Amino acid sequence: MSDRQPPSGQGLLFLTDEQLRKGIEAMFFAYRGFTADPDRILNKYGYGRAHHRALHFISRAPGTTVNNLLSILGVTKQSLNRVLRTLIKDELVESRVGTRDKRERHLFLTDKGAVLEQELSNAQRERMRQAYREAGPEAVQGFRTVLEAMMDPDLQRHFTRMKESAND
Amino acid sequence: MSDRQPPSGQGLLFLTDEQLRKGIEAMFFAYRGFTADPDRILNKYGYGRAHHRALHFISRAPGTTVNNLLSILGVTKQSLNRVLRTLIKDELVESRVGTRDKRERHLFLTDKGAVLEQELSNAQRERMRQAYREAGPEAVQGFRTVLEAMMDPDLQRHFTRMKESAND
DNA sequence: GTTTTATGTCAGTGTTGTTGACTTTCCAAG
DNA sequence: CTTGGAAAGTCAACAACACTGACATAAAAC
Repeated sequence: MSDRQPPSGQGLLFLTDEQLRKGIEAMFFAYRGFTADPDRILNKYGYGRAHHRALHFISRAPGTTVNNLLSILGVTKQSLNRVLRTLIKDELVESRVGTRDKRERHLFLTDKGAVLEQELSNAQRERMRQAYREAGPEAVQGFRTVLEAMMDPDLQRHFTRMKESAND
Repeated sequence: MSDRQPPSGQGLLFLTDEQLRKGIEAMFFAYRGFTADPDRILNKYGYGRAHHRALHFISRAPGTTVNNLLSILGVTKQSLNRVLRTLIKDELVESRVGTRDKRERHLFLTDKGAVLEQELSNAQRERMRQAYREAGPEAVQGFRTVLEAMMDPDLQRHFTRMKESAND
């Protein structure tokens, strides 16, 4: 959009390959920490990360369709279906035929599903809260800004849409 | 951007579950973007993310031992060995018997390995550079701070050690 | 000389992703 | 009303990458 001449003064960014590499490694190690707690919990119940992701986004947008979920998660329907099947079988997720369009399935968490989602969510939020606390408010703002800029444009669209739907 | 809970005073953080959830989702989507470019390149050559990680850390610390690499990557030796075997067979990595301790193997990139590492590294750095540019210098600082706080303590140790080894 | 460490290997298993082919259901346009 | 195509689900096969467990070898450490 705006030109590449960085805003004058302190806006000038001198980015050495070394600094960028630090960012890359920080991202790698942080993501490991980020998923560590939920992974432990999931393991307890015999589920994996894919189940967590499904639970998360169904919890976030109850009644979402399978197709919508597919585009958010960015996997094939076969891959998602395998996960959904077990979640439905285990009565964590309910699949309701659409009223307007009966081909669509709307997905909801059952009470049991909501309990697990909460357990996972609490653990991950606690980690995030701790990190935010250590880093301070300005750092949090910067964190979010950089992450958003790192997303693929269409994923950013998903993210932004959800951001609007629940006032930030 | 509109802060719902104005941070009263200065260091006090009011963190709603919603704000934390945004952070969690941002992390999820950003990581996808973060790995997208290298994944495409790796796919071209028939390698995967595990190969990328090995190449990265061998490039970062030439002569590192297998055991050291294991503790950085946090996988089993069987898992790492499968990756290293193909990299050595394809002459991207060289394994030299240790001089001081002949049980150890020291790992180095060959010229060919360095070329691929560069290709991967350049793509990922370009993404990171772009994100940093869009976000601005203060955001970059915050980004790094939060990520560091999110790591597991022992991973943070690895990260910090590497940070020192090449002055940040 | 026994034990421990570092590395490598074989075999089996599980999760999560992929393609490709096929069916059923159902909306909507001709 | 027929038909084209979208949405959803299923089956089969396969690959990447993680895991466990067992075992082998060489060399350092005690």
